[in-house]
Amino acid sequence: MRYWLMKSEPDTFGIDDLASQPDRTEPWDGVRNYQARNMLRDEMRAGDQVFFYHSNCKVPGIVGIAEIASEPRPDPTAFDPQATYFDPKSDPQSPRWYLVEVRYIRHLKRTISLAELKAHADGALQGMPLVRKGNRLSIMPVTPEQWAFILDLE
DNA sequence: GCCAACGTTGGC
DNA sequence: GCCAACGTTGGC
Repeated sequence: MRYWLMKSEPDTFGIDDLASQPDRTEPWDGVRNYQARNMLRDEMRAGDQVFFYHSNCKVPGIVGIAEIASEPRPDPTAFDPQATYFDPKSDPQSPRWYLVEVRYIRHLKRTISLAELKAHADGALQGMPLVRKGNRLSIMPVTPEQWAFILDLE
């Protein structure tokens, strides 16, 4: 079982939105970055644990915990000309983009802000892409040690 | 709203 | 294959 961090903009789809879905589960479509795609497609498996991160908002940070609720499968929005994330170059015979389903588990008792996490950038969270300058990965791996450390901050 | 950092595209 | 131009991300 692996650990991940996944970003979402609360104005678009925040953790409260996830918690209010049927079965508290949502297909994580729209990933259009190859690095994120590769991790999602090749390494994510049902049962993996996820830090749910709010980006592009007043207090960016980790706000909750979710889990991967399906195996990876082709992202159908890439084939839909009406969809925001339509990609004419994604061929259904050889899909370019994938998704997994994500299920809400719980909110953290408090938001663990990016600022707080960055305070450990040279310590326990050294090497974590999130705390590195200019990071834009929307999906990133979290080591078991980092996972435990961050949960201890809660 | 600004802008640094980064990924992608396309001309050559 | 290089790299300038462009678009996007996302913190501040």
